[in-house]
Amino acid sequence: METHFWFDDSFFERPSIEVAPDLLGSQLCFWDRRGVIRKLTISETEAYHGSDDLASHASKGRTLRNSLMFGPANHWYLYICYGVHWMLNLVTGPIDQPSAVFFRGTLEVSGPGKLTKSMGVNKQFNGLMNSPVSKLWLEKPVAIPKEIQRGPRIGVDSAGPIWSKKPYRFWFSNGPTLG
DNA sequence: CATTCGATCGGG
DNA sequence: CCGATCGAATGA
Repeated sequence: METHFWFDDSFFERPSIEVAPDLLGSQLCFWDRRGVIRKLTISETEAYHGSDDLASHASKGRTLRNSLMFGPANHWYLYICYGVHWMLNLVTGPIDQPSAVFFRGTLEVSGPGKLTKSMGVNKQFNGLMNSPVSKLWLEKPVAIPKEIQRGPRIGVDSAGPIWSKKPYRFWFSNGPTLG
């Protein structure tokens, strides 16, 4: 009988490049507007590696917005993009070594902006722990996906030729979920 | 302060 | 291809 539905903190204290593919197939859980628990199956993630990663908010050092990335792993990092869309990330790695996994899509909802909108997730979750107490949490996969694909991250051309092409996006073999 | 710029999306 | 839309970052 499997009783360990939740990940240990140590799972997220690893490099985001390891955590991002390992989260594929796991359940993104939240309470909807009516207080009903919903679970979405994560199908696409991206890894933002560290201060060296020019595509990461952390590459320019600590700021008000990105300070959570420098904190302990296993906390949500939310920020708004293009003035409209909330982007959902989970902090990974050790303290003072900023990295995160970005949630790009689930089997049910494709696209990072549509994902948070459908979940009703926004800034109010910024800095909260990945825990049922926060009403936003991850649970281990029911079935681990077999063929994981990887390729360049989306929308990071400004990171330059090296970092924009790093294969830090991961998805199921049944296809990437592009917005 | 003033200006620029997005880890996007939906509509032509 | 392009405009929406606004908080945060950057620079004067």
